[in-house]
Amino acid sequence: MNNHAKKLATPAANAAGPSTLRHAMQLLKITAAGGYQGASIDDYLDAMTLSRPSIYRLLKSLKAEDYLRSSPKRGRYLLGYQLLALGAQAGNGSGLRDLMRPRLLSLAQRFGDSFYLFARDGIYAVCLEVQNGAYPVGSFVRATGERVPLGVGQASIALLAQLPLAERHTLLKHSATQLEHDYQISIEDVETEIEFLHQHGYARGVEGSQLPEYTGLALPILDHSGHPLGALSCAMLKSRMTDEHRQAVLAGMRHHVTELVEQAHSLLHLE
Amino acid sequence: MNNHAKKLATPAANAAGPSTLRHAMQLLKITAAGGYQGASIDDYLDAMTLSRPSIYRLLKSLKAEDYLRSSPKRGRYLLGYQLLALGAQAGNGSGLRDLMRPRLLSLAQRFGDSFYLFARDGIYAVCLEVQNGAYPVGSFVRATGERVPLGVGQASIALLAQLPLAERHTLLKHSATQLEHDYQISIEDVETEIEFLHQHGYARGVEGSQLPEYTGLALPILDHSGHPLGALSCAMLKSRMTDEHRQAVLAGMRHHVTELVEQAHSLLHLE
DNA sequence: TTGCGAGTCTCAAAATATGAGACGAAAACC
DNA sequence: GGTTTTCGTCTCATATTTTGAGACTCGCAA
Repeated sequence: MNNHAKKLATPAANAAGPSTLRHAMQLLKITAAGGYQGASIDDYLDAMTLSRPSIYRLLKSLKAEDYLRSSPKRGRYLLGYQLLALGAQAGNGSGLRDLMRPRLLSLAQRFGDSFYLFARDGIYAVCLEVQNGAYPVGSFVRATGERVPLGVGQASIALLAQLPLAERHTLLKHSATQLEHDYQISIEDVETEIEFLHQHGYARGVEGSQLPEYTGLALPILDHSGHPLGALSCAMLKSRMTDEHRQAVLAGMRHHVTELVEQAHSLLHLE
Repeated sequence: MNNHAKKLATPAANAAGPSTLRHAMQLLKITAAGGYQGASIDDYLDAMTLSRPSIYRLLKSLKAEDYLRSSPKRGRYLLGYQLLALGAQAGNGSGLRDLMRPRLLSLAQRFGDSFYLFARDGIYAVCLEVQNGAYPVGSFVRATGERVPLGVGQASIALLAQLPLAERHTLLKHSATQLEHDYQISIEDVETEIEFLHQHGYARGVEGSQLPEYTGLALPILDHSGHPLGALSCAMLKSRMTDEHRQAVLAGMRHHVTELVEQAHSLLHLE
């Protein structure tokens, strides 16, 4: 009630959080949006309503902390390597990535397909680790750190299937238009695949018009108490997916997931 | 002169940059230091001189931006996946990583050894990408985003060798004690290896007492105008490093570096 | 139930970022 | 080599902002 009056008193205090922080993060986002070209002062000035001196001040601070760095091109800024270091840590929540990395390598070497570790990140599935195999493959994500909306790809199915029903429905309804529009995926198909997973224990590559030549498999990863940790996923050319190959790959994936969960369990008991 | 007086007037204004930003980044660092366990309020309170409400305010903001997230453990905080996404971008400065990733995979598959892409980051060498091969290997870095002081490992040699003499000496003198103490590496040996690279065109694994069973090779990556972009490095068991194998691996690495540079060159011309 | 720790709220005080425009420096250009 | 454009910094007054102390609520656990 009274805070309503307060919000009106301060023009730019609608969103939560210290403005300096938000500005700094906006700088990072704009820089990231520039890809490997980075961003220029004008990019920043256009995208936000800060004065030039203020932007330079923030840029200097971010550079001092190695969150940004100057591009070889004069007047352009790139993301700094501190983000890379923190990002590497961030991908290892609960130690999952470290435990999974050698397993992905082993799977990729043995089968020649590409394997992925995913985790849920809000309404997204985030790729924590990739290991490509000898056979070429197309996928929605190619590298660590990329995100796709939950619902896209077989790993998403495995993650969604672990959510409480209500949450899942809310989430899917919320993403429906994006899924349809950007990926030509209908939430009915997603629900169908989730059903398939509940019956057969694994998720299949969905038939989207986006990557028609490829397909895949995915398994959810649950800890001992049933909490979802992530998903192990695999992508391959459709022509490689014989029944025999599917059974072999699934067995390999199941094996590694089982071992992983035991490993994680014993690790937690050490602490 | 007069700013001296100003600094004295404001107690905590010695360092550069908005304090809110520094505090937020300190939070991220402390969280990162907690590894996959993350950090608790007390960790933050102990490590910095902010009041509890202030810390909570910052935590909330960072969580809202997905730079932090709550751990499954109540009261603990982990790094958020936004950092992972930004980190993935950060590692792709100049597009180098995207260009190199498939090449690392190809090398690792062909030779079975482990291959690395490094870049310089101030006084550190930062690992932009790893591709492990079929043969097990030990290395100073195991994952993307990890950093070692310049001087450690063969990739460092390749990076150092591209620096102007004066800068190199300043830098090495500055890191000397750390290199000696943490890695048992003398800067004389480093200089010797740099000399070797200048004569033979590649860097060898240094004989440190840290990883006595492993050795490696590294090549600098220079663009068309001679500016250093990074280093391609390789690690393997000493027993695998026959003369023949070394020649083969070096040839493969040289091949990929040459192709990469041409690729990068033509890419830049498109823009 | 009780207890403890996590997280939030209020307020006034004060520190801190902000903008406008001038200034300095260093490429890039001719 | 001289000139111009662009990048980056500085100053200062203003006022928006964060800050700290402590009381308060909520939720988990014994």
